[in-house]
Amino acid sequence: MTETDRRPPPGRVTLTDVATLAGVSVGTASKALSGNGRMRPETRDRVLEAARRLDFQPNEQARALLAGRTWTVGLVTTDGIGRFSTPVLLGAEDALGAGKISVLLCDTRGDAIRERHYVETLLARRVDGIIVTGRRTDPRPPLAGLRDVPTVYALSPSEDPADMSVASDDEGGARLATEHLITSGRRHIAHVSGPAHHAAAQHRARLTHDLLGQAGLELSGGKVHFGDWSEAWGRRAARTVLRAAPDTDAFFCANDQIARGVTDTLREEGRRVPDDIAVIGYDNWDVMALAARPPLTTVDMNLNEIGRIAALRLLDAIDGRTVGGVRTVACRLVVRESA
Amino acid sequence: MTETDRRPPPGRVTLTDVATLAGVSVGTASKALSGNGRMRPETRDRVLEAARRLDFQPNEQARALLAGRTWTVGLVTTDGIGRFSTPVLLGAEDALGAGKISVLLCDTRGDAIRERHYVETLLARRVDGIIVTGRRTDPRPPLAGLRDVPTVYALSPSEDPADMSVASDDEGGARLATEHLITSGRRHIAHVSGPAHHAAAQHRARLTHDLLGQAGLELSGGKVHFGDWSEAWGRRAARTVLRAAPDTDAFFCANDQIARGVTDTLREEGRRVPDDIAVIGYDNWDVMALAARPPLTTVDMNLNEIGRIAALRLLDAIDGRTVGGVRTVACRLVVRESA
DNA sequence: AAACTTTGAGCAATGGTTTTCTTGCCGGTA
DNA sequence: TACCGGCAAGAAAACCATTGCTCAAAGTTT
Repeated sequence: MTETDRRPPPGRVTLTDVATLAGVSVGTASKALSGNGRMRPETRDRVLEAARRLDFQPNEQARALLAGRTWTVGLVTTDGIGRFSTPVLLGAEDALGAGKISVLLCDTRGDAIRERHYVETLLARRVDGIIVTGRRTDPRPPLAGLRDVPTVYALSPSEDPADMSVASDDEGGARLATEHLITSGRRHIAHVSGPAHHAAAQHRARLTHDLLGQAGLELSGGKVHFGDWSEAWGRRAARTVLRAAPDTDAFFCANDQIARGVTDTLREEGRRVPDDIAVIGYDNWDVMALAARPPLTTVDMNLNEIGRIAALRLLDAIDGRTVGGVRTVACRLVVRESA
Repeated sequence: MTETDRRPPPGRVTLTDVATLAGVSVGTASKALSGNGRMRPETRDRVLEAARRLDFQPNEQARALLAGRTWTVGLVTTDGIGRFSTPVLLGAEDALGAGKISVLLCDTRGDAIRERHYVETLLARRVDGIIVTGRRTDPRPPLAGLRDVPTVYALSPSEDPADMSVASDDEGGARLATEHLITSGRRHIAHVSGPAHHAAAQHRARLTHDLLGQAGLELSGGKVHFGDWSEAWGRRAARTVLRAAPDTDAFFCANDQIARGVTDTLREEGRRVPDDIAVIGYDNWDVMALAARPPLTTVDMNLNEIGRIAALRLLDAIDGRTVGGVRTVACRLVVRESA
């Protein structure tokens, strides 16, 4: 029997193995490793050496069972882990990882049945908390079936105002863009947006309209151009606006894809950006904003920050400091060449 | 004392609570719920009713501790959960979710220290297995420090051929594109690619070159145009090729961004796509491929399938059926309007 | 030298579930 | 009536780490 033979064949090394090798009881071994109990330095060293030799790692399962905490949070996303939820997710993971908390990923693909199923799984696994995130900024119904598990909604706030939510300051973002255009001397500003029933489109449109009004200006073309979030719509809208209001000198687009479509059309129509017409996008989606000609000035929602703050609020809630309500995160204008 | 008072205030309902309410022992309650033991139907019903009343859910932690399995796998990604790893991840999650397995997400951001840290975390949590995925298709060094945890490398194969890897059939993808162009009558085919040191660029270039040779053709412009993966490079390369070889009638681009840059330039130069010049991309990245004018014919790597197969191999390995080596997943040509 | 303090280390309970082993009871057969 | 088979249900061990408590020995004080 060599020493390695005492290692259990399939399973991992357990504290009992360490204690046996060091010639002490499990209790003593535990205290030696955690540094909690008092003991002769010599004993401690023997345990530490044994743990090192066996490459011991405490079983989180057992620890969690005892502590009643799993140091795990569930991250429920509804949009297939897309462009919006990914940065939120990473921001959250960053903040949580610092506190030794792991993230259990659940993608519901927008399906209520799956969502329900995932919530039950997370509950069965006794997660310490849940973060819910989605593609749209429209409020969403609160997660059904969770009992007293702390939950934070990121990006898509909960419809229940008592829940904790972290949202983007849509109106602030629109303000950044519009004021940038006004202060740089633009006077005939068009606004091209996505579907009129999206909250994001509504907020940005309302604020743009209001700010122009306060500056004594009107929307170029006389109205907000609602459509969809695509480049193709941006191209179509740009042509429409140029025909209806040829003196337009700026476009504020409610996302970068629309903005890119607009710049493409402007270039094809022989208008120089930004000399003749300025263009501002929204989202700061690098593949769009940087590949556009010229690179887009655009509003960044600080999605990472939204995720980070959601995680911090969740950590607070887990520690019992629950403060309900929506908290908004400010946007940031990234100035490039298009405006 | 009403009945609800016996429910522990902060914690969840436990099997003991159910057993007490039903007037049986925990052991019996467990058997009733799992359907394993034999008992009077009346007793079973009483337990089931109690569980229903208390909304009991077994604690996965405790179950895992006993079974020595956690029904959890770690998903280690190196590229910030980007465009490539996301579909792989979803494919894997889909296959795993069917088997009641949850996914623990670890994003290393390409940092070796973080990677090491995550591996230790996953080991401490006793995950049943690990899937490693990354952005590049180049082989990567195997994960350090894991003992006997089954591991599958998806998209980025391991440098160790004994490890289990699932990779994309890069050469097959290039073959699909090139043969499509040749059979549709193109004779002067240019190949615009990414950095020459990327495995993906090399594989695609070599196969394109070889196939053209077999058909008695040569690369238009006489060589492969290596650059980077950007639209800007696609635009530049297209101009270079048109100048050097004006009779070029097709472009095979090693990703969709390059292809989009190429089509943009071709349109600006007055060449019609696909009438005058055909363009094929790679990746089938919808926001690029669909927004291009015309929409791109492109090679789809079936990333979902890669994730799915990686998950299935991992499940096999967890059950002891480990088969090392690289398995490649075939690509698929998505024909749209550009070729 | 006796009583007391300090210290080192083990014991056992804890957490929630599963599973094996055991006990007790009933009916049936010799 | 005695014995055995079968079945229902309980008791207890197992999983693994943590921690308060206990006990014993060494060391200190009067």
